[in-house]
Amino acid sequence: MKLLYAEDERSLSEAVVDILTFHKYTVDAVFDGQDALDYAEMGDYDAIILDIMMPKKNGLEVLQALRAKGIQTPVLLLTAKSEIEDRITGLDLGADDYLPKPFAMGELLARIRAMLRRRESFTPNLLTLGNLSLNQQSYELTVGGKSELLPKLEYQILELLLLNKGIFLSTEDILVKVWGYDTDADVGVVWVYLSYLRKRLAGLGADVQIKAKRGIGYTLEVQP
Amino acid sequence: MKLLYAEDERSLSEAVVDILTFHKYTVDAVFDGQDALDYAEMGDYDAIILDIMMPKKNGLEVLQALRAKGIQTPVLLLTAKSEIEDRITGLDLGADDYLPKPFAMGELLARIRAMLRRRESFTPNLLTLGNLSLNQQSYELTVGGKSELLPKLEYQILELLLLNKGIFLSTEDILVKVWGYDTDADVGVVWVYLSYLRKRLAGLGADVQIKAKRGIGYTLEVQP
DNA sequence: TCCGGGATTTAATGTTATATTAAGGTAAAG
DNA sequence: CTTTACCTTAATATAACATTAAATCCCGGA
Repeated sequence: MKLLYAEDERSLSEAVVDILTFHKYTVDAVFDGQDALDYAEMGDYDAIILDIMMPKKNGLEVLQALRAKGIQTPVLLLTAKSEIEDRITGLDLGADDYLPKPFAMGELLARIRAMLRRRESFTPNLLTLGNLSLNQQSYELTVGGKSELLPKLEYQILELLLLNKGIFLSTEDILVKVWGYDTDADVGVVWVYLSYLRKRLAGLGADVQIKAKRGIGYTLEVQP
Repeated sequence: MKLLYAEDERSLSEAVVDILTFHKYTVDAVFDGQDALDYAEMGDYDAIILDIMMPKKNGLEVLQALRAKGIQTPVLLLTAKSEIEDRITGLDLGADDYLPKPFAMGELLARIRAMLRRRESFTPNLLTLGNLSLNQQSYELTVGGKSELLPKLEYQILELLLLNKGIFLSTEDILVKVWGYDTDADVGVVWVYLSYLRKRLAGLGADVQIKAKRGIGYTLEVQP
């Protein structure tokens, strides 16, 4: 577990880092708000601990900037001022928890654990082959950095092919699985969608192709 | 974290226990109200999940008996009946939360976490994404400094979307979760409320949008 | 009890992504 | 060389979605 800890008071920082390290966390320590922001954007941390009072940018500003950039890493705010105002503001800005100073190390550890636990539940369901991956929850097809949200039928066909790697599926197979057993659609429509998919894969620069075998069917093939 | 789970439908129980176990909870499963009560009195659980419809004693009776004995363990009620009556009764009897069946595992996990968190600290129960936060206790939606108290249906839809970040929910999903599986309302009403929510989010200057994908559903998306 | 106003639903109308159709091409098998 | 399975594109149709306004419900106060 990798944490970012932003705290300008050196002696406190040192002590906390020691203890966190002892508890098997990997910790990066920074000492002002600007560094905190830069580090947070770069490294992928499992959680971020932000002091509110810091030079250059305060913790709330850092938090706001992070959320504005869509970075959803859990954040625990620390502050010496136990005033309710900060607390409200922090939580409104998207902090996950809040701990007033001075705090006991046990309490800090408990909050970090709680925060990490809370986030663990997202497990995207990905189908991958070659350099492409298909998210079964978001319907997103990703190749390299680029993503596209697939229309339903394209998604269903691609999913079907990915679930049957190495197996040839006939147009009838695809028609039945995607359009349903009792459809009256023509096989031509399958060809149309395979064509769309091929164009899309090429456009994204995928190293995966839809390979056809006359009279047998289709399968995905990774390019060398 | 140790949970007690009372549910008479074996296949559901088994599945839920598996997932909870996977998420590091220790789970005791019982299959009727009497057992639920006996176990709850003995073991010290961090939370109890009670189905309402159960043999011997129903969930509401178990809850009432527990509170009568001064046992304050947090209780989450489950029920197939989407009727408001049960909800009121349950909350009056001292339930901490309520989840109508059928539910997504993500929702159940979120509610359990919320319940546990509520006990361990007085952190308000906030769902956040981008620059918005939704208070699950007060129904307040906050963006920047501004807050608005949401009408019930708008609140429920937004909560549902926030509990299912990254997942597309179809209009039918939303209809079933919010209006109940036995509603005779038309999907049009979902569109209307999504429209209201969009207008409200825009009015508050949220950087979160409700994104629609034809034939698939809706999800929240943070603007860059 | 009736009334007023917010909450919810219905209805009517507009918009557009995407599913389907149609038609004209290519190339593999025999 | 012919057949036919396969491929692609473009035009069209359709149902899903979006918005607004008007109608109805429902609840608390007078």
